[in-house]
Amino acid sequence: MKLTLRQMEIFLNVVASGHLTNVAKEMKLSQSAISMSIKELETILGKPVFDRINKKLVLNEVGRAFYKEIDPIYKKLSDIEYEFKNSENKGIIRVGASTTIVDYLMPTIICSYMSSYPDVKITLKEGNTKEITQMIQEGAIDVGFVEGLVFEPDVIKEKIGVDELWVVSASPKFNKGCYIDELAKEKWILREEGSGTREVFLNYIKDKVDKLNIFLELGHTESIKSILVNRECLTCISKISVENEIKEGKFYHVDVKNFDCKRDFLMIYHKDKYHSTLFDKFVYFSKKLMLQMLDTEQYNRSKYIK
Amino acid sequence: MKLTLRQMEIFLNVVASGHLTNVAKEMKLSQSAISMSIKELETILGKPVFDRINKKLVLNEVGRAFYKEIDPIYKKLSDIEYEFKNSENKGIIRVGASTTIVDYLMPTIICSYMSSYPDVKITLKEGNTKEITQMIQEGAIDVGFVEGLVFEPDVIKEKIGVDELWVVSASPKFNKGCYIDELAKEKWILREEGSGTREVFLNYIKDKVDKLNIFLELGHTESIKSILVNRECLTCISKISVENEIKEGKFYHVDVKNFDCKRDFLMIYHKDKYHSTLFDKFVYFSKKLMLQMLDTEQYNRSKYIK
DNA sequence: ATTATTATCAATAATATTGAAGGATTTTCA
DNA sequence: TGAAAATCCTTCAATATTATTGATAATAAT
Repeated sequence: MKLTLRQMEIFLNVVASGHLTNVAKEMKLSQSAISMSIKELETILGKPVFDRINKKLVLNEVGRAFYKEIDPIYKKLSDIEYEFKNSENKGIIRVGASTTIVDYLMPTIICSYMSSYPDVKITLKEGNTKEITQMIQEGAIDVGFVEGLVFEPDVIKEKIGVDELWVVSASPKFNKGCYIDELAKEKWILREEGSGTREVFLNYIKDKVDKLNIFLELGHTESIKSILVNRECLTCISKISVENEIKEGKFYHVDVKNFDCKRDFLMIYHKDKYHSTLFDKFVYFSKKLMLQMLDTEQYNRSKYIK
Repeated sequence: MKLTLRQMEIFLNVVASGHLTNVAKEMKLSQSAISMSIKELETILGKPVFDRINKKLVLNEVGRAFYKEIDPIYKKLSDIEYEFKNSENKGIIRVGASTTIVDYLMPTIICSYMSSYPDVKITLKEGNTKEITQMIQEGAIDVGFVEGLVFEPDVIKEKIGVDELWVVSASPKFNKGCYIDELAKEKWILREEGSGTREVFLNYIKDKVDKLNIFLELGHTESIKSILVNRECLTCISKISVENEIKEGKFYHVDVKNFDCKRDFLMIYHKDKYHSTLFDKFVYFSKKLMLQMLDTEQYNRSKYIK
């Protein structure tokens, strides 16, 4: 036999009022229902919690300790139930994103979102497009942000922006118009094999460039940026990862003619995903912010308007 | 509609195992019972807590937060229930005692008891015999210790020892055999009017002494003792309140011939009191300890035996 | 005596659970 | 590969269990 919440509720009310009859009225139940519920509770515990002194039920030493334990817990449970029934903004959203997005977009989104919805917690996982997609399929994350293409049928994808790859350098030497094939024999630093950024770039130039002089391959964008500083090298990376440095004059966006290398940023989620208000709000919020951040021009303009 | 513990139990099991079928087996229920229970929980909360991804039920962002809140509380409730079902020694005993007992006997009893039963809490209330008896009648305390007489029919009384009143002084001047009437004109300090100790003493000597020279009345035994020190005064108080000081030689027990002033110490409780194991243990324990403390001779002997 | 209160019991209402049927998806194996 | 089997959840009506009622008795207070 196990205690029920109902029994606890009735018990607490009886403690509060001291009379079964009052409680019965308050709870719109018959007096015998209350009496039997209390008796059942005592049977389950194996001992009385009330002394029947005169017509009153007075907590005894056991009941008193029981009350002290149960009362705060019952209240807390009620609060939780109320919160979840009434609050739209309570939950834990698990987000997954691929490398570039994790590093350069997610921090802004998460900080901004959490300040608007303090009751929502977010956990962030990193992975490449394939891994993130699989997490969606397995239900390991609620929503994913990836660069690259997704074809799985049970995964819904929404284009949330365009990722632009820029040729970047720290040296002013390249800071004049030119064509991509003229740069082929310069020293290039690229991401490692398997990286989406690398693949897209190489695929894009394969018709125009015979052989690219790749002199260094690194696993992280930040590593590339560190090496790039003060050296006469070139790289091709996502514009969002170097925007700040270019603004500061640390790097140059090399003006390569006829170079327009783009790919989509996607938001993905499972087709069977239940769209809670919470989920929808997060999706709406992050899509909006993504678009702002990815369209720099529009983003800067909106700053002035504000 | 309200959530039930059962629904939470099933919910937690489903979260743990991920499959309704497993949970149904574990809980020895049909699988449809589990399904409907979860559905009911979701209806009550107003939103799903699981995403039905493939055949699995995967917690969604709402369910995850709900789980995080409910899980520890459910465990705690289970622990409490178990504790109260199985532990004999869990409770809060409310004890009332009259002045002398509160000051000189209860501290020892409570400390000693609590070291034997760490899960039991004790609250102590002070009052005169009449007040303590009334508290018993109203169920405001579980057990009382009083000096004096109790006649109420719904209060059970057990004699637990004899209170002896001693004539005490700090001056060696009185440290020789004498009769009470010879001391009547000395300076007496007594407790205030209404005090049991005072009434018993005055009633006891009323036939032997014409007029007692009461030069000071004080509300507390400890105040009397403070005044007594280094002064040529007398008082008549409970032996247990001055035993230590007499042992230390600070006060003398004046050897008054034919002076044998006693009254009973009583333990009282309500006739309808449910005797939980806890209650019985406390009663047994404190009776034993009281007897030891009140029979000084036996008490000291027992010290040596140990 | 009358009122107020709790306890108890059988009857009944409400709720939880079952068992069978169905749908959707994955696994098995020819 | 593709059809059959297995797995797993959902739904629904039937049933078992549990909670609640209404009437009645018992007890103490006014």
